[in-house]
Amino acid sequence: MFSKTCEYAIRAIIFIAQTAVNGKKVSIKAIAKGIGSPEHFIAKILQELGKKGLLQSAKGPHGGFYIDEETFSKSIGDVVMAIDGDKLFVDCALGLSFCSEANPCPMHHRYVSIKKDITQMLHQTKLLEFKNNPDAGRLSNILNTPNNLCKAKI
Amino acid sequence: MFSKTCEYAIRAIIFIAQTAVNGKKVSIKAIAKGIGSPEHFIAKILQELGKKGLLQSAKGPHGGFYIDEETFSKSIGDVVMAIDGDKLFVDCALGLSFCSEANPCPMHHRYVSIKKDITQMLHQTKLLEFKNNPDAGRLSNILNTPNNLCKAKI
DNA sequence: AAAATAAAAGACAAAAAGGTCTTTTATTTA
DNA sequence: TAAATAAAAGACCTTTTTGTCTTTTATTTT
Repeated sequence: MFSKTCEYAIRAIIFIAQTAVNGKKVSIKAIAKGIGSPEHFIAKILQELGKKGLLQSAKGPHGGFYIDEETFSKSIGDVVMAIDGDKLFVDCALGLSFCSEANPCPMHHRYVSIKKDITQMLHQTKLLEFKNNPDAGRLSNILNTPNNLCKAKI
Repeated sequence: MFSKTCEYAIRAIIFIAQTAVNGKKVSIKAIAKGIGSPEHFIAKILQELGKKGLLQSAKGPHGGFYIDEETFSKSIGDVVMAIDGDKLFVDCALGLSFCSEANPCPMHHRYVSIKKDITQMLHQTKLLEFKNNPDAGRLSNILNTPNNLCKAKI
């Protein structure tokens, strides 16, 4: 469905939305640990997301990544677009460039409705939902304790 | 959604279902042309599909690939399983190995219903449908003329 | 101003996916 | 039985994806 890079990107942005609250910022190290990703790899991905305006960052002590008020209106679909592009939303299931409603491939009609559902789901899911629901779902094998300190492994 | 290899596999098996009728067989060359794939690459894929029992083949003059009566009951989902494995049907959207109904990731509940729809669609689509409906949809830029000879490029 | 902190940038490496080419094996037809 | 045909097998190459490491830049705190 998504590339590995995109999976990490989505995990990271959800983690930041849930964690970097009340003016706090969250470091690459904390993100990598919090979502179970390679540290240097997620760093590069976060850089890209920053360039595309899907999150903000600050250097120096107490710096890190966060999401500003405006950016919370972005969706998971926007993250997917930024990393994997629009192929999930527009491409033919069989990879045929000419396939369209007017000139459909044998799978076209079956696939369009699924593609529509995926598109809707991803674009309806806004980052704000995760901020307002910080305990909805796990992102790694590291337990989130109530006071936001990551402590134990399962 | 699918790997390129899997896209070619699905295109090929649909092409064979539509083309290798009345005891006819269809050659690698004809398949590659008919679905717009690299000849040697699709050869390797067809070999794999043969081993997994998703099509039959015969060597020598007038040999080629075909689908026997029993195999027509297989589905596109079976082809996907044979090439890409079950990850599309069972994996977490965010690639989290521990994610489950009991221990869901933040996207889990949104994603399960889509995953169910994809699974259903792919497993409901049987190869027989394409045999009985040989003109439903295009597979390449090569026109299928009524008498089954591929002639012109668009 | 110096030291410490943390992201930005970019070079590099490993693994996987995608694709090509040649040789071998099996079958059929002349 | 020899020649022709076509798939099977496998070696090899290229590109993309994934991941690592080091250096640089910006910011803050002491």
